[in-house]
Amino acid sequence: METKPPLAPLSVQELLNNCHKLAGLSLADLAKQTHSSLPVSPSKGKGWVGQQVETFLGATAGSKAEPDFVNLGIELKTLPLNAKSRPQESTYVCHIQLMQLNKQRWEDAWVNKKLQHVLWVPYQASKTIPYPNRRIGNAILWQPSAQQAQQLQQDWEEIMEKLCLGEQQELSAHCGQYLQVRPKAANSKVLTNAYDDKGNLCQTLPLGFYLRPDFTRSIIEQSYLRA
DNA sequence: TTATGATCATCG
DNA sequence: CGATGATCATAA
Repeated sequence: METKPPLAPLSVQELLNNCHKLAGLSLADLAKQTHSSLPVSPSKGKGWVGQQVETFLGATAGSKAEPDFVNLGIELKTLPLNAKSRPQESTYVCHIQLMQLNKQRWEDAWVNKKLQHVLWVPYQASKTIPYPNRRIGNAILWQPSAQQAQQLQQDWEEIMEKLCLGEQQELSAHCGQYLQVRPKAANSKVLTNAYDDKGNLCQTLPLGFYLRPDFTRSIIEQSYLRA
């Protein structure tokens, strides 16, 4: 973690300047800028936009369990918007460590830390727009309001209670108003270690935290009011 | 294998 | 037509 990419922004201002260069680019433009090529098909390129934006902005590539801009403490998320400029999908936050979820407090929960400071990069994801023509929007540097933080913590407490009781089988995506739990795996047959309701070691489907579209929608609407 | 980046595909 | 559960790609 000692080595930083040469393009990594040294300040928030530099990061925002780079975001400004990004705004308005089509996905075809983005591919050219990052010297990559567009996915052969949208279904084969699910994480492509996020990856290319990371590259463009000089984020740390790869799957490290730390912020994308580690020196700035900022997490990067691209946000697909539909024709109504509303989030089209939920937003993945992080993997859930089922083996060590006891004794965790909200203050030092991984999901909380990730959401402390997020750079949202919205872009057009409506299927009515040809994939190469979809454009990147203006980035939003966001920190949760007291109310948002409280709502997230509430959901988290509810979810963690069930997880700690070994009730991950009963835990569906219906739980939580803004923060939810969903499968996070290559497919439904993938298994990872966990504890069952009796505290015995068992195997279960890996899970991750996601933000519901309603929550991210409030973030971009909040930014409209500021602008 | 586990983490990251997410969207797809189906169903109510 | 939105949400849930399933799935695709890549890095280390």
